[in-house]
Amino acid sequence: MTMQGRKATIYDIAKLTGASPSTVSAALSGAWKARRISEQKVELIRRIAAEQGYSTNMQARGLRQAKSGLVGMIIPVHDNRYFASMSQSFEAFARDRDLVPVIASSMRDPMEERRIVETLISYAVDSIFIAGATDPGAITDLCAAANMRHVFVDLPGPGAPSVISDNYLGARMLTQTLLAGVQPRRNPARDRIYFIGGVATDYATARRIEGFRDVLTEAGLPPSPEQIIACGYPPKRAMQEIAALRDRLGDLPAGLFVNSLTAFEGVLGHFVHLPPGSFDRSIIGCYDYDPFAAYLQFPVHMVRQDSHRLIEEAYRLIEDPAPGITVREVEPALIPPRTIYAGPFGEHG
Amino acid sequence: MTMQGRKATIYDIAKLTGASPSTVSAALSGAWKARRISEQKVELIRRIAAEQGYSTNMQARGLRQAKSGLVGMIIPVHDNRYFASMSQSFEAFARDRDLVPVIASSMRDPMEERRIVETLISYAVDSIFIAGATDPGAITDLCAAANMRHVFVDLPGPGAPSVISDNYLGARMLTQTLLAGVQPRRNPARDRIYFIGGVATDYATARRIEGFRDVLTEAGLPPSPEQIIACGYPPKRAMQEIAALRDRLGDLPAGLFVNSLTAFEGVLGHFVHLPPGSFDRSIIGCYDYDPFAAYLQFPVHMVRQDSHRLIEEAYRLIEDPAPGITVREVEPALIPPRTIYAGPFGEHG
DNA sequence: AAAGTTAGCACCATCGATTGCGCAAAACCC
DNA sequence: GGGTTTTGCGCAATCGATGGTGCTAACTTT
Repeated sequence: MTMQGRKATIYDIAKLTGASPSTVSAALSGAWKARRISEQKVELIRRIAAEQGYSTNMQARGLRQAKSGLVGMIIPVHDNRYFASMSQSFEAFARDRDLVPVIASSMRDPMEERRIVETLISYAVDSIFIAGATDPGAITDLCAAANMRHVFVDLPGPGAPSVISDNYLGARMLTQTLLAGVQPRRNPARDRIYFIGGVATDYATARRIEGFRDVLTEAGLPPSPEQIIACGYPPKRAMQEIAALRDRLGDLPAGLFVNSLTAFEGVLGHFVHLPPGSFDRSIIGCYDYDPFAAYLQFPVHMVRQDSHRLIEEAYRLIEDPAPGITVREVEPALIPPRTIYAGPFGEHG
Repeated sequence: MTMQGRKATIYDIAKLTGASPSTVSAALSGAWKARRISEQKVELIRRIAAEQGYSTNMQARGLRQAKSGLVGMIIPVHDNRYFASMSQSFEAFARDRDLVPVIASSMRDPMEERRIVETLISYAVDSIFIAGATDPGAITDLCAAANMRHVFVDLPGPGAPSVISDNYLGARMLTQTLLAGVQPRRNPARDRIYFIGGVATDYATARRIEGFRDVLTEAGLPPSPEQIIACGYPPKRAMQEIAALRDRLGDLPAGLFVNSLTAFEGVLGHFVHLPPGSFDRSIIGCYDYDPFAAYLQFPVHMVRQDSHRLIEEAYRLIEDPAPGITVREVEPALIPPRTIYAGPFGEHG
């Protein structure tokens, strides 16, 4: 690696090898067979290029080929087990395809989401994966105008293929488990199972509420509106709401369906102040899985969404788009309390 | 947005407005004042460009300007609270600077790490942040050859500025806390505090072991080699090792210094099989923080590394490089058991 | 009114890699 | 040996945005 100021280009290599730039390009890009470059020359060029520490300028290649070798993904936040493991899978599949992943977080802000889509389009990414879209319509419009392939994950969009978790099924499973475990206490209000967290207008939350409601209704215990507290994702709100609920009931409810890990953090923030044993007569479930949450003071039933499969299916849909607009559902799994699950990467879940 | 097949370019806008491409470029890139383009024309161009859904082709701009507007970061894994929150901060700071973050995970594989650095160089990223480098020397070599600014985070590198957590201090604090909390049981072996997890040759682990060792030595209890079990990061190994340890001792040790969240997952995986109450006479600490881990069956003392400050300092070092090679240390904080910490983004920790 | 300024913009080369086309030399064919 | 095919490679245009240079018309100055 002779190091001058600037990076070597195919023109430098051309001079050094006595070949033309186009020959160098072909030799190094792999197109040399089609261009009938002799293997000898290719060897020479490769050797010199390696010596010079040459590497393709992807901006130039991208400009010429009108694509970049990048794949974009938007997630609400990095700092969340569910989305983080989605990132991990997204990257693994990208690597398999020799693509470079660009992952940005929208903080669940529709404006930010649109800005990111525009940015990704500017960079001519191959395709865009949008997880937890807050404004799928706007995204599809932007992408359509730029002729950009995209797929929605976790929350469906009307104008593009989507891969989502079977939230209805997951909610049913979790609710059934809770229902089977409640300990009746003769107090009708306290005997109820409460649903907390999420945004009622979000597709995922709506489906989960449906599942929750249906199971309870089928059991002859149709939930009152008061039982469904969709107070958003931030822990803080959930903490306040659970405190308020406990105030109202005079105790914890018999069952609690927590709709996200972040809401669960908030619930825990409240539980911290309760004496031990406070939870013995309540059964807790959480939609989404965290290995540590699985081993708290009290048993927690969790639903693990298969983010790996979600991403896998999303790549499938992007790569050979079915006619029409597909929505594919992936089944989540119920994880019993005190279970450590090892994910697809061995190290994490 | 009139949608044809292809995206609009400055040439299209030029035709539509009767201006020249260079005028369009100047108008849209903000350089129009310096180029004395009339405000009128700029308005017109802006309007038409918006109508056409124009957006700058960043590959072309990048090629011309020899930079891309991207910043790269390498982390070991996404799916880890510590690194995920680093990603979140990295992205936030990038956004402040109008840069697009590209975050890739190396899976702690030196080869992969180098491949990623080469890729990022190919894309002409502005600078590269490397967290948890496994082969910092090779990275610095690659970057030097390409004249690429880079900074090491979390683990220092010899050839570039580094920002690291004060692992020695953190380990001292945690060890002291554990030491203060051990309940002597008259069995010398069981009364010891054990260190588990991490790789002894890793810089961070080495420093923590130093801190651990020093505190114990100062207390007149110098640790035997057997007390330090640096069995790597994957949960599985930690699970086996803790099981073996318990076999050897006939019980859990009086204190346990767990060196990472992933190792802690493994430890938990073993604890799952123990009867409740097994932990009452042990005191547990973990280097790294997780809100759920903070609220387990038993109290856990945790060390929270300030990933936000780490990244902030790293940007500082990249942006005005001090003469010579700087290593900056950021203090971690001790988080008492049962504490929910709200991070810089409100939603997570 | 001639000379000098300035405003407002267009022209064109350039960044590095790719690719359609063409051309000379070598190899092959009858 | 003349014609045909194949081999091996170079030439030059191209992708879209940028920026140095220059040119014209309007305006100012003396």
